[in-house]
Amino acid sequence: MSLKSSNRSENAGEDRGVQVGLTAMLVAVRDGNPVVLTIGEAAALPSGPLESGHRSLQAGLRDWVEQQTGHPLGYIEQLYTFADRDRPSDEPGRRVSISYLGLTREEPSRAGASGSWRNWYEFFPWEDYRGGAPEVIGNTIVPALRLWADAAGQEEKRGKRLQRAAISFGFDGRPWNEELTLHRYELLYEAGLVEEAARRAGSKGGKFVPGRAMNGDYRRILATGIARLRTKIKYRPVVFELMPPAFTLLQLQRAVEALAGLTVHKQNFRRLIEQQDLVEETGQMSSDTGGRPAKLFRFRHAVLDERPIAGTK
Amino acid sequence: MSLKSSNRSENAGEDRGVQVGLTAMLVAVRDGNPVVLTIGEAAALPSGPLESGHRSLQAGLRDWVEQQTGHPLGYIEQLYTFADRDRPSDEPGRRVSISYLGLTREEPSRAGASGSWRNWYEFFPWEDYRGGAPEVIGNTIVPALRLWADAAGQEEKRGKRLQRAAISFGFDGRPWNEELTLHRYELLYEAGLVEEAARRAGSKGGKFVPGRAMNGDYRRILATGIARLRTKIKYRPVVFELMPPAFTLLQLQRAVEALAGLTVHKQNFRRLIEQQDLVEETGQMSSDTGGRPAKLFRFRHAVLDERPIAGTK
DNA sequence: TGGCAATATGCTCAGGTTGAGTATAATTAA
DNA sequence: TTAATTATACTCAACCTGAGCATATTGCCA
Repeated sequence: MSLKSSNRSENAGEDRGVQVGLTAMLVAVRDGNPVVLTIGEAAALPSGPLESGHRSLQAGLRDWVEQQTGHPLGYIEQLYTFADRDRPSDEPGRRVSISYLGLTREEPSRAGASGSWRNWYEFFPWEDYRGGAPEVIGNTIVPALRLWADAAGQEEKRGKRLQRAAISFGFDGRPWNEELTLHRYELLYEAGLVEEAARRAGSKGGKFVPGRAMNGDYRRILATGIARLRTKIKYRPVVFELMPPAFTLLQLQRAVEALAGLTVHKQNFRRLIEQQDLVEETGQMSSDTGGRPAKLFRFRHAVLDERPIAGTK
Repeated sequence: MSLKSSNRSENAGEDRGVQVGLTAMLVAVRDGNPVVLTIGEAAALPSGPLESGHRSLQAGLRDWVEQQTGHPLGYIEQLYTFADRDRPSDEPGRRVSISYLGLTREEPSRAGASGSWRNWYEFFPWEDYRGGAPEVIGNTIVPALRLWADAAGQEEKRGKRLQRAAISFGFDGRPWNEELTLHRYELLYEAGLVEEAARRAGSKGGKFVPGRAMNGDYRRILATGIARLRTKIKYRPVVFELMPPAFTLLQLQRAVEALAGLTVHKQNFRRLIEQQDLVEETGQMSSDTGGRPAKLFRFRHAVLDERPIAGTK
C-alpha cells in the first residue's frame, strides 16, 4: 500500500489524531409523555470524549452519563456517527461524535443526580399528533415552507420543494408518517426555519418555527433517535424497556402512543399484543384506572429468545 | 462541567487523540450474484484513516476507495462504528472504525483500478438459500452448534443456546430468516466456529465452518452490510442502484434474489413492482432471454420524490 | 339509590394484502 | 415439429387490518 505513505506527507493533520466524542440520548416515559435527559438548561445531551481508560465505546458512554447525571444506563444502541458540522475550519484537529440511544425506566432521581428530563415534544412540537394535527403545522410550518418553495428560482425546483414538504408534513392530501422525524427536522433546517441553521449560516435573523433549539447538533441527534425508536417499536419489543414491571394494557398503549405521537385503536392494539404473546397476566388487578379495574401484565422476557421479530405493529 | 477536568488528569491518553478509520463495503451484482470489492487477497476491504484534509467522513471514504481501487463511489450509507476488538491493549492510542455500505453498477474496471470483486457467498456459504437450504448448514453447522450447546454447563444454558441456534439457522422446525446474517455470524464467532474467533482467542486449533475468513473485523462488517441491505430492499428502492439503465423484470428479480439469498414467486414479484409504479417501460424489448422476448424497463426516479416507502416487499 | 362517566374486554365484518397456483403466449434450439 | 424456456394475464383462498358494535365493571355524584 504505497498509497498510504505518499498520502501521509500531504496531510500532517493525521498524526495529531481526532477527538472522539460520545453522546447519549436517554429516553423514558413519564406520565404518558416521552422524556429525554438533558443537561445545561436543556441545550445539550450528556456527552464526553472517548478516553484511553474506556474499555469500549459503550463503557465510555456509561461513564459519562453516570458522571454527568447520576443515572445508570440500561438498554442502549448506536445511532449515528458524524463529524461536527459547526466546527470552525481553523480549529486544530477535528471532532467526531458517536451518538447512542438509551432506554430506561425513569426512576426517582438518585443522590448526586443532575440533568433534567424534558418532554421531547418541547423540541419538536410538530411531532405530536396524538390530539390530531398539531396547530403549529397548519399555522406556521406549511405557510413558511410554501414561501421557501416559492423562493426557489425555477418552477421545477419549486415543485420539488413543495412535494417534499407535503410528503414530510402530510399536507396537500398526503398522509402523516410519524417515522419521518429526521426528514422533517432536516427539511426545516434546510429551509432556515430552525435556529440551529441560522446560527451556522452566521445570520441571526429570520423567523423560526416554534420548538426549543439546542447547541451544536444535539437536536439533530434527538430527531434521529425519535425516528429510530418509532421505527423500532414496530418490530422489536423495546417499549418494555420503558415500562414498570407490571402495567395495564392501556398504560402500555399510552407509552406506545407517546413514542409514536399517534393514537391507536384500543381493541386492535390489545389484539396485537395478545396474539403475539408479548405479555402474561400477573394475576393482580389495577383499580386506579378511573373505571373498571384492569388486569396487570408483565413482559414475557422469553419472547426475546423465541422470535427475531415481535413488536407493536 | 468540572467533571471533565477532574477526569482528564486520570487519563493521559485522551490528549493523544484517536485514530479514526474509514472502511467501505462496496456492493455490485454481476451475473446474478452479489459481489463485494476487496483488496489484498480478499482478506480486507478498502479503508484508510480519516485525515484533516477530508472535508467530511464521506469525502474521506471516497478518497480512500478511489485511491485503493480506482472505483468511484455512488450511493453510500453509514453502517456502524466500533472500536477494534483485536487491538492489543498495550498499543498506544486506540482505533475507531466507521464503516459504510456502498452500492454501484459494477462497470468494466478503469485504468488504475485494482482490488477484486468477490461473490459474497464465498465468505458466507450458509447465506445462500436460492437453491434450497445450503448443504453446509445441515452437514456442518447444525452438528457443530449442537456440540457447542452441549458444552454449556447447565441444562438451562444448553436449551438457550440450542434455541438461539435454531432460530438463527432455521432448524428444528423454525423458518429461515434471511435478515439474520449478522446474528448468524456472531453466533458462529461466539461458538468459535470461524477463524477470526480463534485468532482473537490466541488458539490456532478447532475445526471451522467453511467460508473465507478475513483480517480484523472485516467479515463482521460484511455481515452487517448484508443484513442491512436485505432489510432495506424491502422498503426502499435501493436495488436500482445496482441495475443497468434498462433491464427486464426477470433481471431485476434475479438481483433481488441474489441479495436476499432467496428465490421469489415470479408472478407475485411482478405484481409487486408494477403496482408500486417502481418502473416504466422503455419501449424496447430484450431478445436474449432464451425464450419469449421481454419488455425492457427503467427505474422511475420520480418515486424517490413521491413516496417515503417503496421497495421489493 | 340510580344514573353517568370512564374504562375494560369480547366479537364481527368488510376490504385489502399475500402466497400459490392455472392458463396462455412468444420465442429459440434440437 | 416438438420441447424447452421465458413472458405475462388471471384467479382464489387464507390471512391481516382498520373500524365499529356491544357489553361488563368500576367510582362518583346528584
